[in-house]
Amino acid sequence: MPTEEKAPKPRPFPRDLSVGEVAARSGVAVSALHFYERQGLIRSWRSQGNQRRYPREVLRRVAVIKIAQRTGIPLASIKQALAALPNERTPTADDWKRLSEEWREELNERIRKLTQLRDRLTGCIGCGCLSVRECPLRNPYDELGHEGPGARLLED
Amino acid sequence: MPTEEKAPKPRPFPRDLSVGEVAARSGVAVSALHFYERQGLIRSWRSQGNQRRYPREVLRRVAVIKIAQRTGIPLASIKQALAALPNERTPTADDWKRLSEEWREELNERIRKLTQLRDRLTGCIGCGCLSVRECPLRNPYDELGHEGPGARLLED
DNA sequence: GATTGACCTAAACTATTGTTGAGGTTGTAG
DNA sequence: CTACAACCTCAACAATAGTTTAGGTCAATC
Repeated sequence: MPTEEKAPKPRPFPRDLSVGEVAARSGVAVSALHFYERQGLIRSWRSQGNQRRYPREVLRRVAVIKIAQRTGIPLASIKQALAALPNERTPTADDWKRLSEEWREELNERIRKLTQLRDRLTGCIGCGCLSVRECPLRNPYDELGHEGPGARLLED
Repeated sequence: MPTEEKAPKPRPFPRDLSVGEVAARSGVAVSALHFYERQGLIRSWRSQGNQRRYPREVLRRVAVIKIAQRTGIPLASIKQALAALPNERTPTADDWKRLSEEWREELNERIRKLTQLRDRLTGCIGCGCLSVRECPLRNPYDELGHEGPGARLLED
């Protein structure tokens, strides 16, 4: 869990955001924002004093990153997906929509696998069916003797 | 993905299993079995030559470990759950059943969260609703001015 | 003009889940 | 008896996703 960041004292007319402000508003630690930037998931420009400044859009971008992570997508893939966004203009609703459709598919796939696993778990581990013949959790290798391919547990 | 282990040449009357045999039959790399043992998830005794020997039960134990991992349970928790199994007798179907019921609940919970996430994703990221008022993905902090709790993205 | 909070960089550290390699031993086959 | 596959230990390395620390700067306030 990211450390709870304190909101820095608000600047008078913050059209751009400091890293602390982004942290406070996005619920993501400053260190994580630095990290995302090193990894190329977000970008900033610098103030005269070499401090990071972000456009407000970064909030949505960070929100999207967090959401994608929840679906189980690794940062590297999120980066790739974000890279498909238009480079020199603010992403539109349609841009985000395309992203979300991709990710929804991945989510569905994960949900499907987990559901299948749950059903097998219910039917299998706990069923007491120690019989090799009936339990998909049992290693087929045991049945097949000493040849055949390596065992696969619940592979799909 | 674990390296595909070659099945060692089968020993004549293997009532116990060598580490290579367990690897071949469980589909788990020898190095992973060593690792599980270091972490206390499985146990072995040693032959005269200091080689690991496993009871056949270890196959089910390893299978269960792999299954639990798929549900997203970390090894440390799996270890705890397995520790609840009876120490000095072979686990019965009922023992496994209790385990599987616990894990099924966790799976259900994960499925529930992912499903909710998917629905919000569909309705939200891609919806174009950049209006603060209507989009749960938007940071409430933006609405509330400069006080109130830290932002929470899709917290539940 | 000193203090304080927010910020900077770079490197080291954390946790998880193993894999890889070096250097040495065991056990089975020919 | 020799070779070779499988085994042993211990240590280092890997990927992922950050956090922590040290040492220093910047900016606003008293």
